[in-house]
Amino acid sequence: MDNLSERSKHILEAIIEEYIRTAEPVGSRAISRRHGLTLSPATIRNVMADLEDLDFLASPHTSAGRIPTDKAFRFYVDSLLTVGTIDREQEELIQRQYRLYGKDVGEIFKETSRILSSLSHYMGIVVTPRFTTTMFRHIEFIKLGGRRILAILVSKSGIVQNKIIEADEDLSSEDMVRMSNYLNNLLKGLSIAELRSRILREMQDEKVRYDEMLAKALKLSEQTLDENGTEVFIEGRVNILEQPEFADVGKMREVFRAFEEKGQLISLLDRCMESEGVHIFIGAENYMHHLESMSVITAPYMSGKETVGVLGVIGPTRMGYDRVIPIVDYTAKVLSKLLDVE
Amino acid sequence: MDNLSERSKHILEAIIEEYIRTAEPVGSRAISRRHGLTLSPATIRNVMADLEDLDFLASPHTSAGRIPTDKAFRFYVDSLLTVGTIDREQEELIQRQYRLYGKDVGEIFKETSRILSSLSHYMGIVVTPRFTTTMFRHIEFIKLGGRRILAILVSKSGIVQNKIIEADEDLSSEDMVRMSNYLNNLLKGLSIAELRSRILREMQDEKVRYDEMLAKALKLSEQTLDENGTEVFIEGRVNILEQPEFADVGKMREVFRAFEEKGQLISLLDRCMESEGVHIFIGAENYMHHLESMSVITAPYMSGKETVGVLGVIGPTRMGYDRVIPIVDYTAKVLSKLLDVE
DNA sequence: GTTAGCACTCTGTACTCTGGAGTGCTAACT
DNA sequence: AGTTAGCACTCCAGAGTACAGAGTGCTAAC
Repeated sequence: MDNLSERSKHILEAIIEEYIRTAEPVGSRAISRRHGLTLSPATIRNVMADLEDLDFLASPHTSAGRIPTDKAFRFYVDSLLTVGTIDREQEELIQRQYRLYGKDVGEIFKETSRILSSLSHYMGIVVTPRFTTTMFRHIEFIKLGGRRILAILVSKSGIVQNKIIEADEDLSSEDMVRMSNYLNNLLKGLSIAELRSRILREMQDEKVRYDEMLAKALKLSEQTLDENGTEVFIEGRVNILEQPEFADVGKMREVFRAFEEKGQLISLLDRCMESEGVHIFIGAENYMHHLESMSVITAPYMSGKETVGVLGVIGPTRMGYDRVIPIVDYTAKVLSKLLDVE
Repeated sequence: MDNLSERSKHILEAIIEEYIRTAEPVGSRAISRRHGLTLSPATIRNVMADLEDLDFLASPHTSAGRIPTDKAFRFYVDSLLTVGTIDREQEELIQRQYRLYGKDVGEIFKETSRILSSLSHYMGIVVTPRFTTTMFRHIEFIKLGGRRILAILVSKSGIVQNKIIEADEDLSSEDMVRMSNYLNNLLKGLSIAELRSRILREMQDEKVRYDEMLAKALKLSEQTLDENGTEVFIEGRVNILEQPEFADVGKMREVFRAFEEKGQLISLLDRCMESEGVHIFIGAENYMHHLESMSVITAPYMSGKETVGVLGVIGPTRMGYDRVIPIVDYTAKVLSKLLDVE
């Protein structure tokens, strides 16, 4: 696969970079003129013909220039690209953006998504932690009207989830407070998943049968934990409208449709959680047929020592990988630090 | 203004309805044929010419049909339109959609926005309550690392807000619990705004100087309340892509841009909070120049007896007012009921 | 192995032409 | 006086044609 001559690689790189710049089929003359290579257009044409045979280039029609294929981008990212480090300037921008912020902790994810989009000029995407994997810090029950109870669950990193549950019987506010205390002492420092199995175990325990209060508390907390979806934040949709490849409304619609089905998106991003570092999906590699002409760059982020979620950037295949990769990488690190429990 | 003959009104109505259906300039023949009026195209042309003089109609060019102006839509909405009641079917759909939902209470607003968008086929919009006007139910401080404290504020209707604050000194978890209890007893049943002024008053009180704990608690809660933005949820952007008037990407972009500036949008919707019932802004009436070709239908919603926020639908001026108005109206009522503290 | 030259191909744009839809006006009709 | 039929006129959208520009592939020369 890698048996390209040095010169071919150079030319391929030049074509890809030109295409990234212009979003238009690249002709042999443009390459011969603009890039340092002192070769005539004719020579370059020969090389281009070879590259086309190898499926690195495609021509929309006989007399247009050539367009790099997904395969070419993949090769570019794997072998040709030298990823820079992030700008000092951008680094500060990110820091400032986060600092400015001091309100609802849940907002942190939306903010992250916004940061990614505004720095990359594409779309920013953040998948929030599955609550089950996060560490548990605090639980609280608050009586609303009738039998409705508001359960509030706080993770170690300060993320708050809440949920309305229905109790089987009428409980007083005081009961509620006592139950909260009970549970907090019992369950401190477990992950939500552990918490859950612990609760189920306790419920079967002999002692609990006689401790009515604890039994009720456990029952409520079981309800609270029973299902906790992840959320996906996507910001910067406007940026995509800017891209010439989506000048046509039909394609636009395709892309927007793709985001309606968050399930697919989540499962794509889930795959990145397993290993560290930046992942790149080019074109059809993302297995979402609505997103065939787009690339996704992702990185997992952690809370403490555990990977809890994924963030990234979605843009056209023709995106500025060298520029975006460090942004995604750095943002993931900053977010991880924010979620760390010192 | 209203000195149109009955016949003119009928014709204007017919033109508007035809235009809503087709999104295309309406010709005299179409009206003469399709609508019950037994008049020849020529007669209708005469009337149309009059209506054009009165600024109710405009023609894009000599030999196209006519398009209703904003003024015409305003007249239509005020004088011609008979608003139906909501479908039994849709009513159930809304109920079901809300019931299905039992997770994070904050999600209720996003869900509402989604309901509005999917029923109207335009965009749904919800402005969340300014927290200051809502009734307060519960406050809770939780110690994170170091001096960082997570403050959780629960409103009467079960909406949870949280915020990280920084304490001046190191406080133990036990202190935190005691402080929470203190405050909850002291402040039960006040609105956030009242709460705030109460706290400030207490802080100046002699007694408090000696009660160190209470002083600290008040200080923390003051920090917690100091600023609380509203959020805007917009769902169903894809629906707008379906509309023929936005087939052109340039216009599309305009609209999407408008939503980036949430400030403008909020101030528009704020104006609706003052009075009850459905408000309608047609075209330029919304004072957002990016949104000139769009109409906004809004209704305030309440929590208990107090108006706390606004929801609505944004669509092209040419939208199905008769269909959308009851949807907005009914949804506001259902949401109010959900937020009511029984 | 590289390059100049040339014939060939394809697209995008400009231009023209034509049929259709719609108007405005006038004159005839009720 | 209000309504209508008829007709000339206008404008647009779409089809067809011509043409310049960009690019290729091939061949022959360097």
